Amino acid sequence: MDNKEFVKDITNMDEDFAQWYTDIILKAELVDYAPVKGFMVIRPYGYALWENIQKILDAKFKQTGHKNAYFPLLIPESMLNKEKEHVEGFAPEVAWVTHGGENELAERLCVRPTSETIICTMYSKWIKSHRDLPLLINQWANVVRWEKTTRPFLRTSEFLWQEGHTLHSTAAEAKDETLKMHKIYADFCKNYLAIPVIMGRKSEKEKFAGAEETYTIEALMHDGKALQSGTSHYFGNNFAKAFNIKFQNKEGKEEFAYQTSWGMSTRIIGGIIMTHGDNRGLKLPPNIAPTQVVIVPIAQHKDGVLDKVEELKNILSVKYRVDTDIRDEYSPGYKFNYWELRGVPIRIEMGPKDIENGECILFRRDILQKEVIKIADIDSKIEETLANIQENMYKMAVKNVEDHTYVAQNLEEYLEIFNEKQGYVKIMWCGKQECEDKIKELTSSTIRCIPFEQENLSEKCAICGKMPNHMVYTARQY
RNA sequence: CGGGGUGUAGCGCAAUUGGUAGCGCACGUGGUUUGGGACCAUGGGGUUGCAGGUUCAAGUCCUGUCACUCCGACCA
Repeated sequence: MDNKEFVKDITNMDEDFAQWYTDIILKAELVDYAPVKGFMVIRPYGYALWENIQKILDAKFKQTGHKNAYFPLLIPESMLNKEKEHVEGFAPEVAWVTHGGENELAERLCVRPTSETIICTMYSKWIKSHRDLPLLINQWANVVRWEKTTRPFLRTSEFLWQEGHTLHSTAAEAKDETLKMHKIYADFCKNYLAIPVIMGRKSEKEKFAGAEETYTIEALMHDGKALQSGTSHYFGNNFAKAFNIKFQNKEGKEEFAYQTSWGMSTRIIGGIIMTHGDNRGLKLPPNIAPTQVVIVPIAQHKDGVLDKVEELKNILSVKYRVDTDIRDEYSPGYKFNYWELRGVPIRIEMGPKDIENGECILFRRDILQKEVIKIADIDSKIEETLANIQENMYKMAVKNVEDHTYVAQNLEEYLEIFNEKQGYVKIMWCGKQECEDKIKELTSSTIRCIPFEQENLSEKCAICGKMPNHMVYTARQY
């Protein structure tokens, strides 16, 4: 088994990563293109991934005191216009509803690009007293942003996400909340998706429209480009002032509430694909895989094979997500490739000889290796192997980040790196937008984040040579 | 929104000078197979992206338009 072995119908990822990505998502049946440009159909296998993401994140949100609600899809234009920076940030990509049936509306309605404005409007009605705070609400929803260039999962005109919107009586509490959710996203990526992320803050230029602070988790894809994978924003009372969200404090005085919002979207599925996939297709981390174990019978027409497969499935289904492939029209070899393309972590092969010996073959998708195991040991073996795959996939992803992380002391070194490589380039930065703009102009890379874990690389901004105040990660991005 | 590329069956492609649109894979049916993409037989599937135009005749020539895609600018 060799990973370089020719795989039918899939473009080699090292030759054309973009085409590889397209091949994978279509052939693994995650999505299909919709009739309207920029929109995608999420097919059952892709949606199952999203459902697993939802299930895990939703539980984390609830554990931390949040409740789900649902706000409307359409927002009156006047409402969107209340916060100046926010509307300037989103206006260019808003879709508008102008007619109800045959009649033109008196005020046009925007299809939500994000829900801050409608939620703030409602919050201002609901909040009277410090006793109403904190207000911790999340919604699972779709939003629409009319994008010019789109790619399934990574940038689509409509995407699914969750958006948390919370109100607090103090700035400190709201800041804590922002960081708490930021950490939940990072832990989720690490522990479930096996994606290592850089945790940090966005620069002024890159932060969310209307926010005081934006925190981001940045993930590095196989091709060395960065993907913003989850954000949390601290709004201070910018929106509270624009939407008049006030409460009476313990002293009886009126105060503006402090606010946060945070979100993770279907984009992260693109992140899973591009972090772990290989030339055989998808490679899904066990903790998120819709199917963790697939059982493929060999010579399934022979007596007892299908019975044994069914029996094994029933045993394993108690603890794992298990599928069997008993399609009569395909050969075992076809099925092996089929499930590898779909990224199922473990495959069990079982034929008459194995059954006779009380054995079966366990195949690991992550390292493409087969092992003979005793059926009697299968439960503990699967548990151990799934954990092992999860851990190994994280390690491989970490290694990819390490292999694609560079340091530049000055502009010359910086340009040299981006001339031939893709990845994170760590630099010292003076904090001025002028320098930020310059690297973007020259290399199309941007400051991805100002990481919490700072390092002192030198005493000079890599761009202008002045006193630096931050070490930052830069990269080209999706 | 600027620059390039591509549109012929689900996918990949072919069609000579403008002259009856074809091949492989996939798909339907019957059978034989089954430890890394099986085989035989047989069958179905097309307003050549769309709209105009030139011509006796257009997949092919002309104009427009749409979609996809890559590279920039803009963004989760």
